[in-house]
Amino acid sequence: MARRFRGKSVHKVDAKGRVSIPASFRRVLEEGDPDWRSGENPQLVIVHGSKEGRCIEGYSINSMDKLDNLIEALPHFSDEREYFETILGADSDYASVDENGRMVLSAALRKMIGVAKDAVFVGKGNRFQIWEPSAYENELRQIKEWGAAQENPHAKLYRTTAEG
Amino acid sequence: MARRFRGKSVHKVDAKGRVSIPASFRRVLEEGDPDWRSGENPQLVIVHGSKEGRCIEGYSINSMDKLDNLIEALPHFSDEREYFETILGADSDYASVDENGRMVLSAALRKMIGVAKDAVFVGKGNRFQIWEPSAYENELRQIKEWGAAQENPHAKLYRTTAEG
DNA sequence: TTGATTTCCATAGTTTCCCATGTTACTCCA
DNA sequence: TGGAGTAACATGGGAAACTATGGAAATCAA
Repeated sequence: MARRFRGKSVHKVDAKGRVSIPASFRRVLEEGDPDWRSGENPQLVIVHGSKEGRCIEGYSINSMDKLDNLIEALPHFSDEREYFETILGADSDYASVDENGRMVLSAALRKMIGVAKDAVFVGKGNRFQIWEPSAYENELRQIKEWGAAQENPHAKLYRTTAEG
Repeated sequence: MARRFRGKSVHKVDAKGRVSIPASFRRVLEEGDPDWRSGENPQLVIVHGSKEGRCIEGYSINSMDKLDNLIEALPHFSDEREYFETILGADSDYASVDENGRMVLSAALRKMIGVAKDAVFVGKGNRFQIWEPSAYENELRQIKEWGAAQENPHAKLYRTTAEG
């Protein structure tokens, strides 16, 4: 059973851009890296093109592999495929967890998402996101407003549950 | 047929936030954790976004996995998916049952639901809830008032049963 | 060389693990 | 059937392990 990214926490970003990855996220990254061995440090993939560049997303190796396969199933040269290849291919990089459970956010990335002293890590199931705290508050408000505007946001999920 | 969370009981919360999980709930969690082996301790998922943050909900791994799979079947990057990923991803966490049948409620969680010395565990079928005792009394009263206001609160249940 | 990046060391604060104890529930048999 | 014996439960406390974070030393790149 694949463990997922869950929960939310705030971490300090130091002058070099180092920031602790939540311990529970590290467990997911370890489990999702086929090359990882106990005692070593897992790799991950970071994506900076989604959400209009307002946050950074982190995927485990396996989780990103699944997405890559989905993309490769799309028609060659389709707009849709081109889009995803850009977001998840061009606008991404490998990163690794260091000895102390941290990763480094380059100056460029920090500038892009507006991070200075603190960063919020948010679990999203198959991936996690890194936000500047107040930007995330904003994002959260919008997401909840979307939910409130729906006639019954849970209906679709429940309906499917009852059927399944 | 999967065993369900049933019943209600009050337990002490100590200074570290540790609280005993009702024994019967543990049986459900064990049965619902695919990685659980006899003699070991099951994992569970706790959700703290529902009921406007007035209580915490606990799900077995399998039970939450069903919900997660529904979410992952939604289109990537859709508003709908983003919404559910927030409710059930960002506002949740893994927890585990310890050697003595307890789980830990972090200081933040305790503060959110107002728990100090005692917590009530309430079975809700596919999940359970944790409340501050007097807050639960309040909730219970409101639920019963709703029932009393209905013309015939049981009608729908009977109708569905007859149909199914 | 010099600024940037990576590795190593240090530490305070949590969190987890292990042991202890009183209590309740259950079993079994004389 | 009425305990005695045993297992399971609820709860507490201390020790060990882990987390998050900062700084210094070493390495790298151009």
